[in-house]
Amino acid sequence: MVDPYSYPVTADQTSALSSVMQDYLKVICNAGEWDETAVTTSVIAARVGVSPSSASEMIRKLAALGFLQHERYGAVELTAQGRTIALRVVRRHRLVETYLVAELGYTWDEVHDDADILEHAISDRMLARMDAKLGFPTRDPHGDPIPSADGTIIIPPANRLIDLEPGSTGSVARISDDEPEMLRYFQEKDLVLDVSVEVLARLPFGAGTSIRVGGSAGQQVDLGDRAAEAIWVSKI
Amino acid sequence: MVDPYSYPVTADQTSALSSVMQDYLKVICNAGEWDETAVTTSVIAARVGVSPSSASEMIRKLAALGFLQHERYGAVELTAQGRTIALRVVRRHRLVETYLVAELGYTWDEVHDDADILEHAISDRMLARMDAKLGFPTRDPHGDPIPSADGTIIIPPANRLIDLEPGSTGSVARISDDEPEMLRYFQEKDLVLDVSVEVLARLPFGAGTSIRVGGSAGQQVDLGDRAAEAIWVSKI
DNA sequence: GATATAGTTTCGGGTAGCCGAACTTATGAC
DNA sequence: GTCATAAGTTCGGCTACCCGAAACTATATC
Repeated sequence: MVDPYSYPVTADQTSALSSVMQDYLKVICNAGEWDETAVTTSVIAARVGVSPSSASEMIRKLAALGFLQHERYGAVELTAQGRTIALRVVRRHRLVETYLVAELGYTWDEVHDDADILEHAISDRMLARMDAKLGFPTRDPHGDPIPSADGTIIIPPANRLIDLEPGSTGSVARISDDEPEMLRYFQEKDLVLDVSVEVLARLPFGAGTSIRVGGSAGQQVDLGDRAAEAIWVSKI
Repeated sequence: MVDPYSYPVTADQTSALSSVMQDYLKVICNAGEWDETAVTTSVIAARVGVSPSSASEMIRKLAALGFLQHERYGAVELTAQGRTIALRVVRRHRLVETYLVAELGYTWDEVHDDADILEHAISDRMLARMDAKLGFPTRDPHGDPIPSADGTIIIPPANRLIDLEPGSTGSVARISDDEPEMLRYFQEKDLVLDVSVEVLARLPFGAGTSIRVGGSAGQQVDLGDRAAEAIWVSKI
């Protein structure tokens, strides 16, 4: 039986990938960006918002096209080619988010869904104009680095707050944008990008982590584990 | 044989129309906006960019859903319901065009294609923010009126330049955005929105129309018929 | 080493939208 | 009135993407 997707990939096809395919690549890229857990079919399915069977099918396509490496029943990894495409989409997404906040008064918890759609709808011209208007930003409102137009990306060294020992200090480098509600909570507690934090204690019985937000006169905040997983603190 | 599209239309469905369907409605609305030529299947097909058979199929669907009136082999007209949807899309399109010109430095010949895609990709929130940032404009860069949020639209009274008698004067109220190249030509000749024009003469042997652009000291421009069809002059 | 189970893949089937070919209809020329 | 032709419609078939059910595999547990 001949696999219908076994034809070779040309440069033309890379730019003609459907937006659905681009979405899969973006998700795979994001899933592996800040930690090293294996990217599996079910993880991808959940993040893209489709059934596992749909994800499996698309993974096979993308692997046959040379964008993914994937042995059956195993984890998925981007090839160099796949990463190139993925970073293009990520760039679009993060520039759009930044633009919406800076130019259209969005709050950081509002941008994600709109950006997910816009990233596929804006032209290269529009992207370039937005980039210039923003002064060529290097990170988005959540601290995620914006890949440059040539596809390089620098991920600032940072640790999840939940992994830090009491006594550690640093500044907030990134806050996961997965849950808008959590972002609103953080905002309330002044937990925003670049604010300095100190881990005071790990609370007993899995009650979370106690931190101080802001300088030495800052307020104390107790974070549940889910929250402490969503915040990255820069290594000093 | 039961027509699969004969089910009734609910308010929910009106907001859940596919973007392709919305595009058809927009095209039908635009085709009938400034003149009264009958809107036929082939006209729609050409403007949407699909084959006549595809257009015919979609027209049948939209008619069955109650958005169009259409007797077989005849012209197409929007129902009130169809017009409501169409004007929503037109509003999006024209606001986007206006935004791209005002905020992202687009020229008026660049905006059309980008707006065609963006009109389906922006959220209501984004539309509202753009509208506010622009100060609630009432017409787009080509002079086309922007329908209000509640769906009212006022088409300023105007005549095609080609229909005016020599000696007539007025100001440019609208310039068709169908052909970007023509727009660039007009720009060169200072033929922009609101500039005053006077029809000097109809040139012999179908050579077009001679006009003066700008006040009494303005420059003389000879326009071919296609160009003189693309310009609307306000009735004074 | 056997086995239960969670995760993955395959399979059959569904929808939206598109096309070209073939067919049908309206209309204008005579 | 007849008839050629242009325009519109129907039909079968295509692709991309999706799903649930069923089959399969890796692995953790015993």
